[in-house]
Amino acid sequence: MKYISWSATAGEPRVNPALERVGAMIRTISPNRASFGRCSACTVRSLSICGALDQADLAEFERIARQVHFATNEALFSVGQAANSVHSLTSGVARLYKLLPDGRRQVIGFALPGDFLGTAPADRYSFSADAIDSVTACRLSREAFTHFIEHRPHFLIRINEFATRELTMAQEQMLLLGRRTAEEKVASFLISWRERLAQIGDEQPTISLPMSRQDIADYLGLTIETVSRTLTRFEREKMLIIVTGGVRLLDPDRAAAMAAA
Amino acid sequence: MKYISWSATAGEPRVNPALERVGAMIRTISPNRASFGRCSACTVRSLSICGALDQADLAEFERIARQVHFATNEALFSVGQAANSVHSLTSGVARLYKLLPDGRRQVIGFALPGDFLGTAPADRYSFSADAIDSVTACRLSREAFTHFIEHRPHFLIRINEFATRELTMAQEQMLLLGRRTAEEKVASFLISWRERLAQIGDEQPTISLPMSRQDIADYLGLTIETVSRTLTRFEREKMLIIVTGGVRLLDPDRAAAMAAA
DNA sequence: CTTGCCGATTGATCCACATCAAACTGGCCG
DNA sequence: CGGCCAGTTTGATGTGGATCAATCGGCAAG
Repeated sequence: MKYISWSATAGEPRVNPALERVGAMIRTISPNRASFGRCSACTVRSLSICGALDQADLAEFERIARQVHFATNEALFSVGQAANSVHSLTSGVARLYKLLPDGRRQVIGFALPGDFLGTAPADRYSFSADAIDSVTACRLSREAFTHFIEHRPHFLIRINEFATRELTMAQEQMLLLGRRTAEEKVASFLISWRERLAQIGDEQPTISLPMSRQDIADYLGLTIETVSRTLTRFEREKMLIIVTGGVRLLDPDRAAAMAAA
Repeated sequence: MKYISWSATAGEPRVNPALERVGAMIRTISPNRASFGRCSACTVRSLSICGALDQADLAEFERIARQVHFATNEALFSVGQAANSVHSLTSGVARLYKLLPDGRRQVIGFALPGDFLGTAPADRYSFSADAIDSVTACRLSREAFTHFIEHRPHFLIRINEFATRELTMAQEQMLLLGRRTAEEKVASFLISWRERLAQIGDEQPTISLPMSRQDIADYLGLTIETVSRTLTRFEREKMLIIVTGGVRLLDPDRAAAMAAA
């Protein structure tokens, strides 16, 4: 059983992971906007790693950070590249994923505004990240970042909290991937996605789902057909309504019960 | 499809996760051994978080650490307990796992000497850990630990490296759980387990497997029967020989190829 | 040496989800 | 406004690994 999902998708480059994707870097739009007060005005600062910085630190952070933009499906970075940068998302949604040599894909997470992408151990990225919709991020060279944190214990503790939160989410996802049924997987995904959206202040009656069905399937270890069928069944059973770009939960309690069990 | 594996196993207490397992604490053997030079003589110090400590720091660490022992199947801590302690393993192997309400179990990792168990976000443990064989660990109160790290950036960086390594391993495991076949799962497990044993200096022709088939199954998102059948098939195909307490790899290249693909 | 016990193995059958294969839908461009 | 196209839904069928059910084997106690 091999659920190859990504290799067949049109437009996705089958790059050699060891190869630098310089093209993506060059295409990156980097406006020379006035940097004064950029971080002070940052809408996600309190959510992000920067929430631990005071005014002085923030000014220094601002000096070493650069704002970068990514269009839909553009890569922030790819597995195997030299891990020269760290990123802090400020808008949009990114998918983080790993591939097997034959093209099978596992989405290991979705990054939202405030999320930090820099917890990599080695000198090479161990996963790829690309923009699901239009994405903006603060990019720092790893070198500058490492130097920045070295004598700021409070910031280091903050980074550590973020890593810990990531790890806990990964452990929860292992439980989901290894032991939950398709129905439970989809329900869990909806509930936890809604929860994450709420945490960044996006609390709406309809849960917005900017990622494709294929992305969801690859996140849950399912096929696109199973995700689609499960959502359709949920709709038939009046648990939710499928709308363009998301779902509206009619019976959140039932969904939560499915997600828990 | 519900692969309940643990609830039926004899002897495993179906404790309320929210309930403190005071009994386990009391049963813990805590000899009043002379503490002089304990850390200096620690055989896994360079592998552990303590590898970042100089003599002075080590003396202070020793003051706040306490050595604890656990018998086979004894709990180091359980999900839902107040997360009052952190642990650094010094000998033995522990299984880390999460349960669903109906008893389905996911082993999220195996901890080896040198591994640090303290990367928890909240005030409660988000997973359980218990001894597979006889386990020894250094236990610190979370309070003392937090205070200890606060003004030691080098140590904090070390902790962060450990968390990052854990996270990377978790991401690799998500790929395995979501997208690999049973055969690939078992081969990957053998290869990566061998690698980890080698890293702690246990390099032997036979890979020692102190955990049960059930533990392996719950780690790989399979049933015990599938693990057993797959290993038997590997043996029939002369890739390995099953011996008591482990396996001997006859064709490591073939196993590695299976693990990679 | 015999018995009991517990984990591991082996065999037969089943089923949840994958795979294969159309149709459908909604946004976009000419 | 119509026709394309990428993503999604729906239907029919296949199968990898789960489930159910013995049996085996190593070891510890008697």
